[in-house]
Amino acid sequence: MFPRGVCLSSCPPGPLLSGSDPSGYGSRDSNLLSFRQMELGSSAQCSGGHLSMRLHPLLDSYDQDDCSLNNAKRARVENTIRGMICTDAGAAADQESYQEELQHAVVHHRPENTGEEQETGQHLHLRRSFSHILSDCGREEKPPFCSLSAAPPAGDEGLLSRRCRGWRKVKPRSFFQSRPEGLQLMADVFKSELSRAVSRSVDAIFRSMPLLPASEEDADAAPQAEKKWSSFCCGAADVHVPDVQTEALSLVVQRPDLERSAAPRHPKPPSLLCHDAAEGEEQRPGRSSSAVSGLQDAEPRREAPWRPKVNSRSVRSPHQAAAVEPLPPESRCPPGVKMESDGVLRSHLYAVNEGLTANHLKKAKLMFFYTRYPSSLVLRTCFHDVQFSRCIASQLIKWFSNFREFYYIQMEKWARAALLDLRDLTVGRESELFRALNMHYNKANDFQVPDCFLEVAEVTLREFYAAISLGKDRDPSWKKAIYKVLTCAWRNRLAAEGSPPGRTRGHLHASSSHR
DNA sequence: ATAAGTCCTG
DNA sequence: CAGGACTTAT
Repeated sequence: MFPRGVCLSSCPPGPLLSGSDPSGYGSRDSNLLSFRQMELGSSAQCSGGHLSMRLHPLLDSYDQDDCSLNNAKRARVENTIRGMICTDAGAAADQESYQEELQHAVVHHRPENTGEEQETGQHLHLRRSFSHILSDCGREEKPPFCSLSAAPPAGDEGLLSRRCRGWRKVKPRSFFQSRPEGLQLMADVFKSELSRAVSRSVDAIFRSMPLLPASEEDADAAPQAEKKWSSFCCGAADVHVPDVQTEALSLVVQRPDLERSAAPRHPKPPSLLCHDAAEGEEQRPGRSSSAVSGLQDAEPRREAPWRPKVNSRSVRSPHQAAAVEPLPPESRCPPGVKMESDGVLRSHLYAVNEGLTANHLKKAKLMFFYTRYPSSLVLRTCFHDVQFSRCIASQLIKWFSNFREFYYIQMEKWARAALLDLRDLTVGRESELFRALNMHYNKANDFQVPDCFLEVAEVTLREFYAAISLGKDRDPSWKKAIYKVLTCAWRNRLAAEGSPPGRTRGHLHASSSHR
């Protein structure tokens, strides 16, 4: 989900593909999602995985020959669905779970011990019904989940496009109108899989988290543990991700419990792990912070508030409890959840953050390296450890708007500089432009800026340069054309592959916006 | 009406 | 980074 460094080394060769597509509503511009897709596409089997690939990587395994692969842990899933209280760890881990799942599926593709966990009737039913519906559709009429995630980064463009091309033309609405039962089923499957992913990830956190060395004799184990942790964060073990980035990625997702347990022993090495832990993890009086106590005791923490400016509007009163659902179907801005007992809420439902924090900001900035126009869906998905509301959504959108603003200002600035020195037209890691961008989005150098971002930056820069050198900047709205170029590139490429035009508000707006 | 975008300002 | 004005699209 979150870039997670997934393809940092295999970033789209086509710079334009890196996400400039404000198509909105989480469709093609969902680079973050598509990164997942890409991973999946590169590891899942082509046949039989169509739908699941789009739905959720985890669903891929449903189509695997060896069903028993996923039979395991179903019991936990059931429990999860019934009563799991989402914790920060769980929420964050949900993201990692995609990778972990995939890794399990690909690397450890063997029947798990299913003795303790029988596949429930419900799951069987779901799966069978689901498969039935799918096969009912025929190959040419699979539900277009492609639209949910059909933004294959260029690196994997061929693979995904081949998969999507055939059924991209079907509109979800029409599909489900003709098969209303499928919609409910879909929802069930989604819910089930999401819960399962969370469950699995929480398991992973408590079972397979690397234990950092407590003493010197354990020191040798440190690199291994770090690697394991990286692996956990990034999913596939063979993903080429710089460790630094991995750590950064692990930072931006909340891992309170791990931090809590690891910090005292190993204050620095996973340099980023404990970064904000201190400020956010004040021990509450009278409470134990046992990380091992498990999910039930996983004290749903409230992250240290970001500067007042950031969360002043998003911090709610204690009356506004966190929603239990990680992704509430609908959320309103100020009116919080009215509950009878605050005490009950406090003790059970602080599952998500009440407002955006410094870590979220950092995460957003990292996201910006991959997508300039994240849709609401992407934002909601990536920040589901926050109680999502209109306010939060607006704030996130505003953040990205600000990011873009700075980005384009820099582009214009350096494009003008390139008029004097053409060497400024390239964006490398040594270039001034890069330094400026990096300073803004990655001040602490927590991340290794992906190459694809550099490529996009260079394309943008050249667009600005071309426009300026042609004197187009005399037109007050001269930037619109550039925005259009950058935001349409990906769409055009998809369209060229036969994808029907999706929602275009964002891009049209970007291109037709005044000023 | 609402969402989402840019631009401007502080 | 946030707030506001404004526009556009749904």
